[in-house]
Amino acid sequence: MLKKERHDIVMRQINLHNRVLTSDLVQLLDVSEDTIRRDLQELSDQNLLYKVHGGALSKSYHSTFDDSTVYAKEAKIIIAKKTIPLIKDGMVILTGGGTTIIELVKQLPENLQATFFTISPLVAVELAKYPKVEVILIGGLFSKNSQITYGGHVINQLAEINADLCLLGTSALHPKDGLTDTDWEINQLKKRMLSSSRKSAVLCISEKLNISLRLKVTALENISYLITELSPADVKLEEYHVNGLKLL
Amino acid sequence: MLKKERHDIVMRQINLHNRVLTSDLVQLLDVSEDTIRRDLQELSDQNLLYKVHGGALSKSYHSTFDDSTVYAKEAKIIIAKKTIPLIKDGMVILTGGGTTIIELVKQLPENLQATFFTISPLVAVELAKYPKVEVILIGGLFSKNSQITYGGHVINQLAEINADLCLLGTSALHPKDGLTDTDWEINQLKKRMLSSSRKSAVLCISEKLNISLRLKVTALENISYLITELSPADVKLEEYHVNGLKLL
DNA sequence: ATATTAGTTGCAAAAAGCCGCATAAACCCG
DNA sequence: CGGGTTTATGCGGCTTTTTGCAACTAATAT
Repeated sequence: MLKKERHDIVMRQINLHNRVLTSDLVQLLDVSEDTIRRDLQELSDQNLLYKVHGGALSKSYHSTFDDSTVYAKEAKIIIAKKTIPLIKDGMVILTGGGTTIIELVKQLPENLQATFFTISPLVAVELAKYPKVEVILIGGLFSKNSQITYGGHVINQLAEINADLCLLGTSALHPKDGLTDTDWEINQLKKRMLSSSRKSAVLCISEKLNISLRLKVTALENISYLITELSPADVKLEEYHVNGLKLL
Repeated sequence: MLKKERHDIVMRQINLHNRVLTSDLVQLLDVSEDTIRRDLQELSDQNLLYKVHGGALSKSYHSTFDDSTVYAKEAKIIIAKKTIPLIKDGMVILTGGGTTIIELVKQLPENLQATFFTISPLVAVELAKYPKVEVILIGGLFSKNSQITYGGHVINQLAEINADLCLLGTSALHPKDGLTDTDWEINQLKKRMLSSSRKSAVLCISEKLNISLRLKVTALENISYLITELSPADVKLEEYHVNGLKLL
């Protein structure tokens, strides 16, 4: 392995995850810690990354958005890791927005080969870091609150899509009322996304369970997978064991 | 074995694998290390590959991660400030992507009331911070390099838009050749953007002046405003005083 | 506060590279 | 054709780069 190649790989990791651990790189590149440290030192000298105890950070991750403030990040990472196995090479995937989905994207395998449709610009930017992933951003009116595109134009385009899997973050989930929301437009959007997709996965941190909002998107039965940070056997999930819904 | 033959073989290996090791080439070509080194040196002098300790890398593969810390930021802020007066309440504006445009967006007046169409997710996210601005993100294939949407779908949507002003960042500008570019798709895109808009402003840091790339987007005459960080009276801009083009 | 983990510095061995020189083949030209 | 010139290649010695190890220090965690 040439030194420059290692440097490139390190930079790729950094751009992908905004951070690298020395120990991870030792495994990944199969060289001694000293070599990794020297690599990081050199890249740092070239102002390409920010070296810290234990690894290094991206110099410019403020460009997209600051993820140190992501709420319940640990839980979201657990959810992301559980979701990965659902995603396989060759699939066509439709995603919504939100920090949970972004965490998921950051955990995707490096060489995933898939097509992603998304209504979230930030998700698109994250996805673009994967060389073999095709990203299609669905355009339309841009919502200032939820940072996704919405409105008739988006719905129309969604109608033309036939995805294998739809990944949704959640505002609220309830055993009886299913997936619910507060905003009429977003509600329409989610309905359309679900029907444009063969299967669907709802990513939901546990504190959003057992909440029900004004507008119903769909019943639990119409969701394929529910992914939380809890074990499927957890008592909090007891009421969610319904037909057709697989808990992860 | 002729030298030229060796060079060809080396280049084929490079294009195939993106890398070659000196030691591999010694075996493959059955010559001394010194000869291989001289070969690589010569090919490197001709800018055909990137020489490193231990071998060489493909020039295209060798990713240029550099200046993620926005390059020539000062100049870009000056340009942004000069551009602001062109933007008035009620206008419909079409923008491209790039760091110059993002700087511009950051300098917009807080209470601007306008409609923006953009092909850049990052610009959309920035624009969303202005409460009275309506943002429409034009969707389509997402380009990993330039971080904008492109392709037929984008062109089609642009065709339906009638904007007052089109704001473009620049890859290269030349007094004779006008606005030029290297990528065919991006080229088409810019052409379409210009014709979907009544007026157009090109934002261009001075070091990109007098450079001409392979593909022509449009002549200087078809641009309404050229905005650089220089004074309009600067000698470097002498050749840009043409009919219909206003320097700022 | 102490154990653990990460980092630093200096050193040595191996690998790669560089420089000058010698040789031989190819070329040039009257 | 023949002498001078250029070009291509390999060799030997010397330098630089890269890497891992060991001893020691600094930072972090329990």
